[in-house]
Amino acid sequence: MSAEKTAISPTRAQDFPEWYQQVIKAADLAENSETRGCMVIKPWGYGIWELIQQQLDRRFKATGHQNAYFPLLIPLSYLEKEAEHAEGFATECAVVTHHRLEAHKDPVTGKTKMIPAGELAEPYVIRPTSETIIGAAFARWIESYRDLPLLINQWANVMRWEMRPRLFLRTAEFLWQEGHTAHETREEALEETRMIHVQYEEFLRDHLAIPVIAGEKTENERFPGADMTLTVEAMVQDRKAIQAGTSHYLGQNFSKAQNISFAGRDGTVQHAHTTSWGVSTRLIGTLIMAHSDDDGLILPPRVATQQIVIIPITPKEDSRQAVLDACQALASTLRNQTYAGDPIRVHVDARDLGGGVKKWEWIKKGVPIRIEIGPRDIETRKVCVQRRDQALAAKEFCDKEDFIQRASDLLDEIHRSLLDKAIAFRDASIAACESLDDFHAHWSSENPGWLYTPWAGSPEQEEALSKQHKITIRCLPIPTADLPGALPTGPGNCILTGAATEVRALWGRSY
RNA sequence: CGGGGCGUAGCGCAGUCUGGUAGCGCGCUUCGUUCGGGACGAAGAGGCCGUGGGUUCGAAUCCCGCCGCCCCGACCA
Repeated sequence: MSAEKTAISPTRAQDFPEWYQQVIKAADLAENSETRGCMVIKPWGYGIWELIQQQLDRRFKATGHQNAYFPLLIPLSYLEKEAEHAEGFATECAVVTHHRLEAHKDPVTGKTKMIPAGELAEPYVIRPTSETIIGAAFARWIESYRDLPLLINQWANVMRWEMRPRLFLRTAEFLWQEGHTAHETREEALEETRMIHVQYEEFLRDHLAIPVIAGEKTENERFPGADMTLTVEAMVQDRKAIQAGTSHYLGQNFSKAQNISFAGRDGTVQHAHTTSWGVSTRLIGTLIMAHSDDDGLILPPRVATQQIVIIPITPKEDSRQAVLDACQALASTLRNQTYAGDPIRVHVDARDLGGGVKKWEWIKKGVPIRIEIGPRDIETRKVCVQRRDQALAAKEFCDKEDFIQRASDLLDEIHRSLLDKAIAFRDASIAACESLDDFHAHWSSENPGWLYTPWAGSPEQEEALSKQHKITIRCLPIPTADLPGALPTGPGNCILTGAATEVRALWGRSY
């Protein structure tokens, strides 16, 4: 066995972007489709999304939200109502201009061509996000303060005509949830925005094993039309940042533009305060880049399509059926156990293939626990346990009954080990600096990580520095942000202007 | 939208300069030997060489148009 051989080539160190593509391919998560910029999400990848959906959805319901569904196509005029919002999305909107096709037969070649016909008087935009069309519904639905708060979420696809698509991280069409809420007061809406922000932070940490820095976006980086944008920023293994989830306080910008108004407690007509918030299939890209290694995907247990895969080892024909039966029996027993509130997901790989082939396939697919059972194990009442988060050669033969008892704890242990590893990596990759010279010097290295600095510059000054080093302010961490302990806190002097400031900014390169 | 590269079997590629009508590796199918492990042997299936036109006795190969994809940049709530 050659120690250097990795299942994925190139390795992370050799070519990180290509490694990422290869991990997706090897794990059979998704592929590029015939449609430009769009992906086909394959069962192993879609299973992850379904789990993310289920688990987030429970959190949304538990915090009082209801699901609904709004149209894919938005009348163009809706997008013209809020100027800043419209401009923010203008360059990436797909537009539907016709509603019929007519078949034309080429007299020479005999081939049939379908020609768009029936031009629409008013074009539709394929939703890049649904603030406008949901806002229009809210305007109809809300009459009195008694109708508030209105707490709606939709699971949907959206389309943004991106210049450079990348599987999961940035595709033209992607799946997401978008929450839209309307409130009586600014304070309530801000509270909602912050509450969801915390939900996202917890979800990333407790379900995806990804530590995030929670913070606020600067004016430059805000959602078009928002008064405040909160973000959770994740670091992946090339030390770049990924904006993993955002929640926006939209003030009265949309309610005034779309007339979402209500009769207040004092009898006056008032405009609602609205919010919107979302996470997308980008979370899958984030978790791939955060956890996987040179042998492929590593799935955090809670969102693993299968959590335990049992591989029957059948060296002799006469014991073959006994081994298969034992595997199925163990699977049934394990499925009656729960982990994190859900039945454990167990798969028996009974395909007629070599054991090694199967083993490598599940390694590349990132299954948290692999179990092997052979004739010898049946006699000794043991199972061979292998963990995806540990070295490939690491095996533990445990008593079968013990394993059944411990399975849930073991999954939890794997979650924690992934989280701890990600925290250690992130914390080691965030530096602090107080001077402009140090700031400039920081960005010369290949994978510079993030930089935490006192900041009091203007939006123009922020943009200039960002352009110079191809970085952005990822966020201004909020007081409760889970920052590495070693970082300085409290007042400092802005690295650019020298002005005394309480504000500290987190800078980094991003996806 | 600028700059570069590429479209040949499911995947990865050679063949293109120097036209003579398609090959390699992996994968797939069957059989056999193996197998607590990504094994090996034999046989086999699979391609109008992106597309439309042109040159030629003859085009994957030369010429022109079109389409698509990838990388770098610009852009990216």
